[in-house]
Amino acid sequence: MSTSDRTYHHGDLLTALLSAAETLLDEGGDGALSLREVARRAGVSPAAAYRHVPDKEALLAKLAARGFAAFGVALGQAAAAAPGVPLDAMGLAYVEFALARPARFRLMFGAITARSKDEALGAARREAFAVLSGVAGSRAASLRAWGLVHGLAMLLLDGALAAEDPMALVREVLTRTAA
Amino acid sequence: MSTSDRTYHHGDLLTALLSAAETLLDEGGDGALSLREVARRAGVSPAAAYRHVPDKEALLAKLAARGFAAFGVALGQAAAAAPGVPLDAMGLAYVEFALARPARFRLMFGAITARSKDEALGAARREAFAVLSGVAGSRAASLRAWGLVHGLAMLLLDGALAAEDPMALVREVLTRTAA
DNA sequence: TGTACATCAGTGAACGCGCGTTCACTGATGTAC
DNA sequence: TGTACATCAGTGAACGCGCGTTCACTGATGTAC
Repeated sequence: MSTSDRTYHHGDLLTALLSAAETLLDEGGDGALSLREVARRAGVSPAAAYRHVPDKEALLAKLAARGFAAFGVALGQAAAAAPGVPLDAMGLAYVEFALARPARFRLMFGAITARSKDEALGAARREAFAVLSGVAGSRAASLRAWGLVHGLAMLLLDGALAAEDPMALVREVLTRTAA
Repeated sequence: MSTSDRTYHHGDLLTALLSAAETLLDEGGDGALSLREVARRAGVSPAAAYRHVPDKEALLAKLAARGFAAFGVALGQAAAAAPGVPLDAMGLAYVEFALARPARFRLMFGAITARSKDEALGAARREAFAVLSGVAGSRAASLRAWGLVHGLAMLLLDGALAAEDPMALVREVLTRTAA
């Protein structure tokens, strides 16, 4: 291990912190993510993070922005792969994303995101939603689709709706819904 | 102030704690509810709570059970008041409850509830859901209604779906949905 | 090519905080005689 | 009716914890000459 292993060269501790945070989230962070744990995971002292981000909320906002970027891509891909029924395909992808990355999904739709002034986050969020509403007909239709799919995702995530095979349940509910 | 003001007679500190907690939640508890704050609010030392409840999670479970009881009543009343379109009426009541008591609603559908072994909570929860699914036709139809309404509630609660008049938006989305 | 120097990313110790929970205690209540 | 006593709900001080954040510092990097 050379000395350079401890620093991130010209490169970005920020990126490393965000990756560490995502790993932590995806490992099933039961509670809230802590700055200290993220730093620990990135192999760096807690104070190091403050070179790259003014406070914890800003880090979470960047994390949410990354989440929405990935989310938008996933939705777009799903729609492209099923040209006949893009709405249903995106609905499935929506819930799939939520179930595969619960903590990330929760963060994306949580209070920090709503509160944040981070412009990149706002843009990523709008873009993901644009992908979503692009395939629905009216505003009401797109809200109906969004609401349904978000609700199913949340109920499954929170354990309020128990299902042996959650995605099968979602498929059953969604395919009867076609616009 | 007599001495008896400081105790709850034969009566229940538990009830007082739960009421205090509900007030706290409804005041817009941004973060998580703390046992200490609940006790403070009830005018009692933090340790007093442990005479009535084994730990904080148990208190939250009791709180969630109360929430589901009130929720079930609200849904039932809404359905009874609009015999022609019970599903739509209950949907409106569902979102209305969520928006009126965000923190309570979140607690009810949160991790503690899912994890809890509290039998009263389980029963209250099942009962509320029974009211809900009683008016829908098939299982798929009831899941569709539940998912939609829960999703709209969550999106509005989390600020992901911004609306000047949230209930008007919900009404618009729901009334086109009739079974 | 070699040396002096400024920059600045990361360190590690410390801060104050509020939390959940435990513990030995106290003092009012209600019962037994 | 009056006294002795057991019960037990609530006290207040203390515990250890991990947190977000600050601060004076260090030491490697890259530039100017």
